[in-house]
Amino acid sequence: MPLPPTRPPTIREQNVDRTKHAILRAAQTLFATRGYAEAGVRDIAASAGVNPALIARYYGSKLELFEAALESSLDVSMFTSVDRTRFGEQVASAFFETRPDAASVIPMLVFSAGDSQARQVTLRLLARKAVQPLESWFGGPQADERVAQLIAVITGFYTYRLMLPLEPLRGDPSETMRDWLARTLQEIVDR
Amino acid sequence: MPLPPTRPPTIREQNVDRTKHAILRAAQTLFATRGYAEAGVRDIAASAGVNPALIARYYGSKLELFEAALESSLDVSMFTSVDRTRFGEQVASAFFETRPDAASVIPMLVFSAGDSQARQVTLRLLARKAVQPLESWFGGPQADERVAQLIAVITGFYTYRLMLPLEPLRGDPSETMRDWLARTLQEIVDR
DNA sequence: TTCCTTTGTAATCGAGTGTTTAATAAGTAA
DNA sequence: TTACTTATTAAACACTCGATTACAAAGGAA
Repeated sequence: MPLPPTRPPTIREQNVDRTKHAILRAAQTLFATRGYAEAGVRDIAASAGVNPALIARYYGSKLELFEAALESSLDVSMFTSVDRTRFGEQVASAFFETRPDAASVIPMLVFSAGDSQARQVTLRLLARKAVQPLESWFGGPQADERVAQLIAVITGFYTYRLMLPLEPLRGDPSETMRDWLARTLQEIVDR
Repeated sequence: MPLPPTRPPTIREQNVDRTKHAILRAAQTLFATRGYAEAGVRDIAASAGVNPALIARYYGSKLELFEAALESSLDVSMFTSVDRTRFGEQVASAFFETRPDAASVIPMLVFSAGDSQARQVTLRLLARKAVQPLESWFGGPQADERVAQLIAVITGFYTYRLMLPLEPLRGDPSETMRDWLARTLQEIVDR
């Protein structure tokens, strides 16, 4: 005998802000560790302890959630707030002290480069909220080229660390390694 | 009245070598321009002018085709065959003269970083056929770290060019830009 | 209470994926 | 020709994914 179509009652905790925030946090983490393609809405919802349909409700689509996660993880003040004469030193230290799986922009970018939609969103956001601010902070001759060099070097080091988890860029680097990166970055700013 | 189950005759050109080669070439191009995830077996087959089922027949699986395409595109002799005293200069020139969508290893790597399976294959292959040969060619102190720096810088420049198609790393670079890259790479070798 | 809006749930849809299968054409040797 | 193997095809399978839908629970206002 079939059961009647009435569902058993379910207890529900309601809290819009908590829900939206939990989704965003989970998205930041999963997009940064797995990339856009392999971080499914079901995974993100599960990680946030939330029903998958709520992602579409509060963020419209997965792509818009990605954009929100990217924007909320993007903060160039880490670069533009340091002492200009110790720029290389401080940025190099920050790189080696950041855990590879930290929910920052660069891992999101690296792991999501293979998705054309995510790439488009990333390009637009990065150009407006990273490249332009950095260029005006850099100042001086050929600021656009120097910013490109900065982003390229840092992205490259992240890519190596994330894709080739070999020793050199994993654990504690040697003194020469740290010095080289610091000096290279400093030279870009000073040029 | 239903048609009889007999199919209309189809003309078929048979040539195993040509088929396998066409698949591999198409795979190299598509993996390098779209990445592992967005280059579907149907796309590759269509680009090769071949039936999709033949990919599984001749290469086992999409992942194994990726590995074959990666391996056949991987050639470090471009680095290890240059004059050691002009290493930076020559590699920098090669970078700026290579079209961004060329079917080389770095774009494949960059665009496929988001797929965990492709990443695993890439790591294994790159470690054996790129990192090790480069380390022995480099020689000298901390060869592993210097190779890591080389790969990181080059990968970073490619990533920037492929993800942020802005001016600085697109068209013809300025003299200072070219010089900076050449000098930076040369310093890595000489250290 | 009653009514209405908001928030959350379960189920399903439709499109896309890599892969497999059964059948047909081509090639080869007897 | 005939028989047999190889190469190729069309179709379908099994699965995942993001998105949508109809509905139930929660909360507030009257």
